[in-house]
Amino acid sequence: MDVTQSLNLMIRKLEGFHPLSSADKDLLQHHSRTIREIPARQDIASEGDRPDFVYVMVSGFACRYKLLADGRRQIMAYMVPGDFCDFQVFILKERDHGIATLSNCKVVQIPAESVLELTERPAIARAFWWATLVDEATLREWLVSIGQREAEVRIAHLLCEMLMRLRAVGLVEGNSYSLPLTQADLADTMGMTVVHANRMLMSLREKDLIAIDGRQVTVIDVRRLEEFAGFNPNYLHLQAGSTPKPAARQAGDDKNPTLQPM
Amino acid sequence: MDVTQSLNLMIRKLEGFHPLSSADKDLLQHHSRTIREIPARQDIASEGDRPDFVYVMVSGFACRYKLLADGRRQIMAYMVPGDFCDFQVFILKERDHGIATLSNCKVVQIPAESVLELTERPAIARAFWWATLVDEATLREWLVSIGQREAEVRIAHLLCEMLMRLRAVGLVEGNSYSLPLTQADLADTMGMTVVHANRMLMSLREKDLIAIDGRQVTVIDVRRLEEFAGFNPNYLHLQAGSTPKPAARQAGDDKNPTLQPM
DNA sequence: CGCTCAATTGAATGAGCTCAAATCTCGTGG
DNA sequence: CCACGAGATTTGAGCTCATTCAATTGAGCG
Repeated sequence: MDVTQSLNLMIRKLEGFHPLSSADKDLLQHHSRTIREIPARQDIASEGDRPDFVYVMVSGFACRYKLLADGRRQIMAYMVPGDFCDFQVFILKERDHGIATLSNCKVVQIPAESVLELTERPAIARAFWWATLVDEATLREWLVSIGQREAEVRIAHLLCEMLMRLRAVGLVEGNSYSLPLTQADLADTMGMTVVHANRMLMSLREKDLIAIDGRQVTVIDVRRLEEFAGFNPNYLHLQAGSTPKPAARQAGDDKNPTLQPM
Repeated sequence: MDVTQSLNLMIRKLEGFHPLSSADKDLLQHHSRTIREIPARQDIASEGDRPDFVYVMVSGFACRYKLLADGRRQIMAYMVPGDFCDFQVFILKERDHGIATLSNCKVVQIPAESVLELTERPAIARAFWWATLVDEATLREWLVSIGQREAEVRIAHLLCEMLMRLRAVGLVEGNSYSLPLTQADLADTMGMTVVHANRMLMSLREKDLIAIDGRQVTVIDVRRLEEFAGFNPNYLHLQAGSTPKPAARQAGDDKNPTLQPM
């Protein structure tokens, strides 16, 4: 995985909203030198940590999550290549949630001070802010899903979302993408039991809406799946018609041999 | 309701994060001249609108919501005095959700261009960004609630949250506050049926955790309610010890005679 | 004083949960 | 190369929380 290329992914994403000058872009590149590799199923940042860094995904899948006292877990977001992990840095003495890898990941690590310096530039500040707003819009749609949609539809909706998001970063080939989640992860995302998640997934397969082979998800009929899910991609705020040239590789970039996927 | 005072509420909130110069504050005041009064149960901004304005709550309660094709509604946030309604302005050609009043409201209306101008100043831009992040943190906690907590606990948690948020803007007296919601609103917020919301509310009353008189909620034993709800206020990012002097009036500021409350 | 909308209550149904066990996959050690 | 073990998926059965449908009560307005 080429780091420069992945950074371009992030910058391209930001530029989708607001044009950046070469100086701005150079500054972003300059502050993005530190790369970290993190194995699957490990915290990038834990609840309770002092948030000293912002992370940008280069490869792999990560998630934002909270644990309750009784051990239940809610996953609140997935982060895929090109995504910022979080900007909590600016408000918290202590993180109110954890960020963990789902597959092996590479991330760019940017110190808090660098982010502060970057936000001195209005164009960059606005681009960051925009990225935050898109995250929030996605979060809202998840709330709608969990609050109102029934279990099977909810999963279908998520699979539609991931199709669009991964396509936007060149990680979809022929309506097929790598989704390195266990069914337990999926269940904790959707606010349901593993058992129920499994049955709903089964049902979607029986309906011939999707196929699953290992960690690879194939959407058999995009239109029908979107119809079934009541999916409207407006909340993702992807630029219309910005189908990027094939970039990078699959999301589950690195080998991840001990994890048995869906 | 004194407009200047309410603006101070907003500015005080922003300053809680990041100090603002007098020039910054003057600029904020300058762009906040237009006040709108909106009756209860009416859209401030509708899904599909072009987002030309940002609104700041002066008095009353409003909510952010989405409607599904089958008519179901999910309320995704409550906005109380001092809160921004949204910054969608910067990413959307078209709003992806509606904002509606729950009680009669007064709001400051700020044109998009003004917000752009304001964000030229790094301190203001960061303060706005911070406000966005706090909204997002609250949204995350709601997702956790709907995804993981059982119905009764979920409602208790919300009542704890409103107690803290309203206390922060001086709208709580003796653990009692005005919550101008119908049980149907509450149900659509919590992702449950009106019938079930009613029964859970009943159960909380039978447990002597809360009392409800009209639209007035009284928390009988804060510690016990928080314990029951598993409430941890960290996600609200309120400044420790910033108990403001009694400001403004009750949230349901204006008379709202046609609405029968909980 | 009747109308409308909100709150409350009852009864039957159902989506999703719990508990439990079987099967499958894949990496590891012998 | 094969057997084993850990973790993931799949399946079954019974139960419960929450829903649906329906009706009643209550409050405030015209």
